[in-house]
Amino acid sequence: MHTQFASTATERAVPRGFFASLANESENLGALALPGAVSKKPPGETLFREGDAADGVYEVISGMLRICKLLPDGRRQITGFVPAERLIGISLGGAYSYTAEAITEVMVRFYRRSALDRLMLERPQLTRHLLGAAAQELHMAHELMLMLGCKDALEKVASFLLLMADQQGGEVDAAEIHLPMDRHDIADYVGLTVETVSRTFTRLKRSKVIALRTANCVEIHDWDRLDEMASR
Amino acid sequence: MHTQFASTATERAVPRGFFASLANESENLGALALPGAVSKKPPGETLFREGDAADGVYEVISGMLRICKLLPDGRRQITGFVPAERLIGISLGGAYSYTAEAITEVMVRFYRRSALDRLMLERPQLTRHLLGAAAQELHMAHELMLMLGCKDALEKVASFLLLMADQQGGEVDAAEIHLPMDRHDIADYVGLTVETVSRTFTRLKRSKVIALRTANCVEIHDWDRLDEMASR
DNA sequence: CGTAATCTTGATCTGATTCAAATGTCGTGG
DNA sequence: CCACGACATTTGAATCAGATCAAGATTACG
Repeated sequence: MHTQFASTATERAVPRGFFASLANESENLGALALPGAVSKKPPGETLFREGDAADGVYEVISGMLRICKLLPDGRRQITGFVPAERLIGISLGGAYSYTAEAITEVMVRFYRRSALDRLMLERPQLTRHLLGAAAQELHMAHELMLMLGCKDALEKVASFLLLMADQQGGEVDAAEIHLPMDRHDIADYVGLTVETVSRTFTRLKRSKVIALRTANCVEIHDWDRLDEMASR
Repeated sequence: MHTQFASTATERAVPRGFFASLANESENLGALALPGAVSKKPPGETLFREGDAADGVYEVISGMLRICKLLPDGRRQITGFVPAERLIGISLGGAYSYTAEAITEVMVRFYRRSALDRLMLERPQLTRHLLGAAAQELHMAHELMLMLGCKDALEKVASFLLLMADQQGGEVDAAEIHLPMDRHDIADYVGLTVETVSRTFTRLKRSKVIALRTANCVEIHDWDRLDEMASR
């Protein structure tokens, strides 16, 4: 009943060379070269909430997560979108400091805290790897802070699009970006309202810098101008 | 000529049990229980700039640093204020991703990257320690992103004051907070203009929640109300 | 198809910025 | 010791970017 077998999951996102030997609901070696339980989360599901006991680290295999912080009255800041191959939940300290939710259907591999703690002593390289992941997360956080604190609506949306572009367009500047998240998520990421995000998309369309195939599929026509607009 | 001997430095901030045996310009064991070169930086001096080769990690012994990100046109986001006992410059990746500058006169201990890399293999605990520092930094970054993206001017300034309070008031709620940074720094931290920050201080004064001894010394009179105002 | 979301557009309002000036603070030299 | 000047902070008035409120338009889905 609960365990469903993947067939749609593999099409969603582009996991790079990870799927070679995936036996879905069993144990497997991931980026950490460690055994970890693989599971599938439907869109909207919460992996963990801010404040929950931080009992492990997740690696995203496919799909995309959003990382959120909430104020008591419900206002939300999305502090990151997590694509395949990234780790989240590194916390050192008893509790997660943010919430993680699936945007698309997501495959994740879970590494138990207890196992990691034990293994970190034996394999220094593992700790190094985690430190690297944390440093990367920190770098992205700094970029986002710069955006939230300094940039105006146009700059924010342009920056967001460029981020999404190089997050998925490891290939060519294929010029066609898929946005798995809805406008509300985008708004809460860049610190604007849905309406302003929408208006800004329209502005970019009118100036021929982008085109919208659908609401979730952006064609970038003028990379240079988009780059200027982002003020990086 | 260049090497000055401390006498004013020790009064500045409150290093907790760190100064027991400090022979200023020589090598010493710090929080990492490692040898590292100690040096003194005058207010305003840059430790390193975003983009510089990241050749090591600094530990603040006394005083306070600011961490900045800049846009090409000069707009600035301060992503953190670094008090004594904290590490900065963990970067894994060849370059620092932010700039670090002294706000007050600062004593720092420097750990060379090469030395750390070597030692991390021998002493797993060291890597763990660095991971812990990174995790803490990340936690603070998340709080700041929430503030920048969601909060209004009053909430931002209230949050800022509470942060400063528990950053230094390890003791009692002594109610007297010293702000080593100027209004411009505060503004660039909370994502407002100097004028708005000043107006907000005035607002807090008028409502008797705080009082200003001087521009850099805040007395907190009503912790509960300040806490509500911060919307945490 | 029709109904409910999501997304877009429009009109108005408001909190924060901008520009400008006054006040306050501190160090320096007369 | 006090006057002066440089700089930081505060205050005021006008403006504006983005939020809010309110409909439409589009899309997804049963």
